[in-house]
Amino acid sequence: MEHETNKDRLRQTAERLFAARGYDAVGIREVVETAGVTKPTLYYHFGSKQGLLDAIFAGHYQQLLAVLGDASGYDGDLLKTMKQLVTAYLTYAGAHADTSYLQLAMTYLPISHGSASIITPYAQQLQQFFVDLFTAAVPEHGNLRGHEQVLALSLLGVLNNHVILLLNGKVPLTEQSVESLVKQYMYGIYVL
Amino acid sequence: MEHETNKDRLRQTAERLFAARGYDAVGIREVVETAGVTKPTLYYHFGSKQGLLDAIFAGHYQQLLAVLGDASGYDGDLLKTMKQLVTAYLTYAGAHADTSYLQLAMTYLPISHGSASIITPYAQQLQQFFVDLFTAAVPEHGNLRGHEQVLALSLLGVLNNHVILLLNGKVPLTEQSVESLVKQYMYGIYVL
DNA sequence: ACATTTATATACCGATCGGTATATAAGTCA
DNA sequence: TGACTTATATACCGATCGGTATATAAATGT
Repeated sequence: MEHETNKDRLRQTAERLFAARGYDAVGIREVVETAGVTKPTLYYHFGSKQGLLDAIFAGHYQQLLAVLGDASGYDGDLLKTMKQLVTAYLTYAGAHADTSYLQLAMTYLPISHGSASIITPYAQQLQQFFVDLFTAAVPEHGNLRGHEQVLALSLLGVLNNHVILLLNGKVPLTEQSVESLVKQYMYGIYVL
Repeated sequence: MEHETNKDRLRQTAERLFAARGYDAVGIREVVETAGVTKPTLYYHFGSKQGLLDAIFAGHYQQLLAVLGDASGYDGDLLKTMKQLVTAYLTYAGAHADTSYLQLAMTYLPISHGSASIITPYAQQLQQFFVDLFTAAVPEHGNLRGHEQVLALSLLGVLNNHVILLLNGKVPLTEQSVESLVKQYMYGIYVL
């Protein structure tokens, strides 16, 4: 197993503490003490507290966007591709609870909040997967034309809500629950 | 016009600052200076920084739950009542951006977060309006039986997503957009 | 008019914040 | 082996944190 560097351990420690208690509520002193190093080490690797958060999100989104890229091939079956994307998204969140909590925390901030701008480019790339999905589906589903952005935003909203319920242990992550979620989104509440 | 007390002005100032930058990132010094009083005044009225946040949420939810109470009478028409509740919820959020931002920020926190427990009782009362709606609809819509909790959570998730888009200026609040949102939730994406 | 209660201010507290100056250790390269 | 680069630690910085001790002002009640 690869030897864990101080840099890696600092980032993972910060992810855990920031997720559990919020970025502003956790001090640099607590992060370095928990990681077992000192402040100059953190500042050497990340430059600042803000730089540490930037690195956390860069890593999180790089992986998440790669996973969604793998799951996004559309072949004419909207339900199937949507299930693939949704499964990939929820599975990733379940396996990366700390950074997913942070992602949600940032997603539900006012635009004016200093930290919200950190994830704006990532959030746009994330949204684009779902926009592309609906855009690709327009030939078979003409009524979706012109609604791609709104649909992408609303589906992401549904997924993010599911993520917080999942991470807080209020719903399970099963093939069946994904199926229900996707079908309800596509066909409404009467398919239950 | 009623004379504004220092207590009122402190609470409103804190709502604005906490919403814009986050509870932990705003200090008591900034709140009292912006409000034009001194710390002992704040501590006299609210007891602590935490007590100030408690008072903010108590006020916010008291009004919100009252508004939802007024909008919740079910008369057999699920679409109609859902539209009433959704309109009340979104209209209230639009008119109370600051405390609604705070509500969202608290809603998307891990259960372990110290501040998340502040709104747990309120969140349960809020959810209950939607649980009651779906419960009341079961006689006409038998397939909803047994799904009331999950439906309530998912509808609230859809609404909260809409709230953040609304507050961040990404979608308008119109009768038509509410109609689309509710119909899509009930009947799926093909009603668009 | 005085006592009591409510509400406010000044000055201060110990603790912690994000970050840096300086020094040293460890690893790499020629 | 020495020079250079990378990575770490100790000690410290000015600023701010949440909160309080003490005093005074304003409002209310008798």
